[in-house]
Amino acid sequence: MNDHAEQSLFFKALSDPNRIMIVDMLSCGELCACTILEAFSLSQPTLSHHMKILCRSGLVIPRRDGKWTHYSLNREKFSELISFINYISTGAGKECIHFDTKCCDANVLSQK
Amino acid sequence: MNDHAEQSLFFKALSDPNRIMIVDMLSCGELCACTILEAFSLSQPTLSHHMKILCRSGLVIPRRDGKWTHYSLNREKFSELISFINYISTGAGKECIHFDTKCCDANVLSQK
DNA sequence: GTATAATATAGACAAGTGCGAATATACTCA
DNA sequence: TGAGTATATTCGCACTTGTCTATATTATAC
Repeated sequence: MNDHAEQSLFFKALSDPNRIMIVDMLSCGELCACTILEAFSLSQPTLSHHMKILCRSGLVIPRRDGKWTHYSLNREKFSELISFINYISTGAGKECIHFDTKCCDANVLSQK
Repeated sequence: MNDHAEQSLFFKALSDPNRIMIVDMLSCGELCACTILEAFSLSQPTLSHHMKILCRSGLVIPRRDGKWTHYSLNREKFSELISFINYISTGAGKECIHFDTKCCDANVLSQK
């Protein structure tokens, strides 16, 4: 996969302030859905929806326990995410092909 | 600001595969819009739209130079982003208040 | 089994997003 | 000034997203 579709799921998952807060809560340890729900003024189905998106991205892992569902962070995925951000935001280890500069850069140079 | 609205802009900006690719390209250095455009099969207005979202988040900085616009990464913001992800995904330095566990955790414990 | 509790799914709706075509703006050069 | 070039904005469209209400599923307890 080269179009970063998988990684974009990480970012999509964290692109909502409520979901950021949920991750923040989970960083202290595993929590069950009802505990998370209490901290927000969201309906239960809406929270369930948010949890599904977080789980789909792989950043959060669900654990069924009787009639309860407990959620926890997938630390590995967060490491992956940070590595990925480092990769795309620094030239480190890249070929850094000189993109064709015919349109403008060449002109800029020729002006000097 | 406590609702992470600002940080969610970082994630929104990177939640599109095309924008991830653009950041990847910019990691090798400043590029002008026309050079980026050549690398994608997008219309010029659509690219302009993506660049606006990237700039709005603060991750990318535009620089006008005559009729050209050059874009570069804002390394500081990427550091901020990584720090933020570390913050929300680890308990480090947090109070880690024990959330009210009345609904389920208490039951789980009482079952043991 | 039936009632209750925790969570998930379905459906609807407003708001937001990605996209291109058309147009506008801003700059350069003759 | 006027033509040409680089980029931005506007607008319309299909699709996605965040939210709710209503309902279904799954597990527990009597």
